[in-house]
Amino acid sequence: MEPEDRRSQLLDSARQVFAEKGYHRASVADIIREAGVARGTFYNYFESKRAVFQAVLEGIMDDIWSVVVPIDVGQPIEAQVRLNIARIVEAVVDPAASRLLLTEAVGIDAEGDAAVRDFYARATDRVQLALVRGQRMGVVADGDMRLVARCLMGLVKEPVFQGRLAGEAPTPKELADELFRLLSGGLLVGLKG
Amino acid sequence: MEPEDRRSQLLDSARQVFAEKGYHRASVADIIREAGVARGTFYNYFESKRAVFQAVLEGIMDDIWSVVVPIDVGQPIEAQVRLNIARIVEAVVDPAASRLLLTEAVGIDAEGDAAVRDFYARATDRVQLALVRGQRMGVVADGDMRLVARCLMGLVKEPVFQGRLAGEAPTPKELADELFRLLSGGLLVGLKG
Amino acid sequence: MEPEDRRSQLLDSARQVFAEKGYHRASVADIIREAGVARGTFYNYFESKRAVFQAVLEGIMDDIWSVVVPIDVGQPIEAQVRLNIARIVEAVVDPAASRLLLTEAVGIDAEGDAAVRDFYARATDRVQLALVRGQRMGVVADGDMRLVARCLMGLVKEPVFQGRLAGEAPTPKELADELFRLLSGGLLVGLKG
Amino acid sequence: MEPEDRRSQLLDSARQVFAEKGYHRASVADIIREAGVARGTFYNYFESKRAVFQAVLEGIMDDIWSVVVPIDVGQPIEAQVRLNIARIVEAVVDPAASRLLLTEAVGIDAEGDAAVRDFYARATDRVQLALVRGQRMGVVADGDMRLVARCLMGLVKEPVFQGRLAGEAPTPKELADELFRLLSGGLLVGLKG
DNA sequence: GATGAATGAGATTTCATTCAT
DNA sequence: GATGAATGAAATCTCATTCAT
Repeated sequence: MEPEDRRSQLLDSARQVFAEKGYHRASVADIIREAGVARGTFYNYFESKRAVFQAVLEGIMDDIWSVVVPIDVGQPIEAQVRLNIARIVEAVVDPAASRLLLTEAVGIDAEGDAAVRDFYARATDRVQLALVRGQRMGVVADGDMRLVARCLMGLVKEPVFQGRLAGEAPTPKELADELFRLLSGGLLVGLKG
Repeated sequence: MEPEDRRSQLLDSARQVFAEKGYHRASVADIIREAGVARGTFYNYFESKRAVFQAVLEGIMDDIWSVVVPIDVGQPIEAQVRLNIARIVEAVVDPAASRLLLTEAVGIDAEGDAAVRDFYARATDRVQLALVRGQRMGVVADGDMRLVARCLMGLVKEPVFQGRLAGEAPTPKELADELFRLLSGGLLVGLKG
Repeated sequence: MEPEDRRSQLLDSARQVFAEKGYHRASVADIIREAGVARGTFYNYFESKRAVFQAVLEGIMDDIWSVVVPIDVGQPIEAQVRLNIARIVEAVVDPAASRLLLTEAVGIDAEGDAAVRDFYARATDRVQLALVRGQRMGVVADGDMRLVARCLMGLVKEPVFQGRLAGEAPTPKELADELFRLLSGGLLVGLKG
Repeated sequence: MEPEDRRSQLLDSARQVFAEKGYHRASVADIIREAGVARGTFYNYFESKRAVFQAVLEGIMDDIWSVVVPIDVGQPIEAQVRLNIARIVEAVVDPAASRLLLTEAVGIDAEGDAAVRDFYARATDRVQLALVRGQRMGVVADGDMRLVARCLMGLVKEPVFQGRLAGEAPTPKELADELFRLLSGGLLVGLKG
């Protein structure tokens, strides 16, 4: 098997295992069992359990961002915003892997925390950038956009997280509608104009 | 030392250690070193590491709720809402301990997860109740109040959590103001009346 | 309470606890809970867990021997032998305490083993003495009486022990009758034919 | 080293250590020191200390039964019975391991007790079966064969056990001869006279 | 004499990582 | 590149015993 394929295969297995059990309860044994390879093979492709987790984390981030479509000012804005919200929610809710990871990542070790820090720093940057762009379009209200960016992430994360815990995850549509309602009243202005 | 005092002392030490390191990186050795007692003493007061964590969790929940003051309809409402937001933020932001725990608790074991589930179920109930009460007062807009309750918790948790990660925690006032602004535009209506 | 009474009380509690759980699964905590005294009090009366176990062991031995009635040559012998067998069986079968102890005592520690060794040495001496006396009366056959003494003890111990394990303890009468039959007639017949 | 070999080696080491110290005084540390492997290696082959003990127990049972030769009715019976007694005694007396274990096994934990119960249940069944067969051959006297089976086991176990304790273990031949004498003629004589 | 909080050595078990084949 | 047996540091938990009050 090509090295790249092997790596992908391990990454997929790891993603699935981490999604099922979370970082701490997942073991390297779980991952290699899932992938059907020997222990040593795992360490040929990843330096450590933490390293593969970090790689999984990056994959998730890519997946989430890949669904976002830049706003086109030539088109009706509300529909585009609704669409992006719905797609982000869908990506985050995706049972495949992207779930507990968002809350599981802290407390691994110094470098692990750094990875998480990095993950959130980049995410915040991107959201903040989108908000500022929105302000220039006159679609986003005033405020500390860095703080607002973090609030927005919580707004999405928490209902998904708690829904999972309680076994009553919201459907992407429900959540997206609710979020839009919340946001359009207070954060988003002038959409009609 | 009186048993009750010793228990409190151990609880405090545990809270501090968990706050610093999170559940998994904290060891019982850390806790007893912090408390200055022998290993066995710890197990005279708590059945296990998980048990003390659960006790810490409950203490935090009590702390958070104890700061909330019920809305008095005879008084100006906006000020009271602002005050409650500020106090909750302050409690959650409290450097003493109440912080990472909110994101650290998942993935310990089945019973640990149950404790977290319970924690959030009760919290959601209380927030939802407050929202419904607010609707009756004409202060809270329409929507799925269970979902909204969870959104609200995320709105508070996430900026605090990411602020901690990034080493730039928002001041309670900053965050409370921002939250109020977000909420008063979209969620809270008719405050002027 | 008089020191002697306290000691007796602790001894009784210990005997009961050891009987229920065996030496290793019984804890000092169990004994003092049963006796309703404080930990320190226990150590005022016994040097250690092993010491109290040793004392219990001696009590059991006394109980067992106290039921044996010396053979009176002026009376019919068979009846007396039957009676002694029955009484010993009864004492050993006694649910009060004398049970598992016989098999539980080994492997505690060097001194504990010495106590058990002593226990059995004395028991063997007494049985052997009785056998030799029996030979003088012409009632006991030839053989290595030390070895025979041990065989006899096994003959009584094992059915009781295994009966307990299997939850189908023989009644004293059943066992005594069977033993008498075995001893008086032998098990193997007609081999010469 | 091949897994099977390693497992055997660990089993041997465990058997020796348990034989020397008994279950409770033996530690996993003792076993791995004896085997010359690392702690983790032990747990690659056995789930727990109790699991390895159970495996040792089963090995002993196999060893003991493997020496018994079925009686051939075409041959002189006495010699065959003598031989079987001698071989069983030899197996039980075997300094390698098969010794204390028989009395050490009770009181470990619920599952351990179950294992011992099972061990004795099977042993009793086999002895009982042999006795009944002997009755059909006209070689074994009347009686409750289940009870007798247990008595027989005690007859062998106890002299070996006490001999070990006292440091004067009987030779297999001595014991076998004495047992044969007891079984073939009985101990008590001339009572009727 | 009685109390019971405190002790700490020692036991079992886990699992990420290594490295000879 | 793949394998998987071996490693051992580190963690949790137990419980007989002590000793100040």
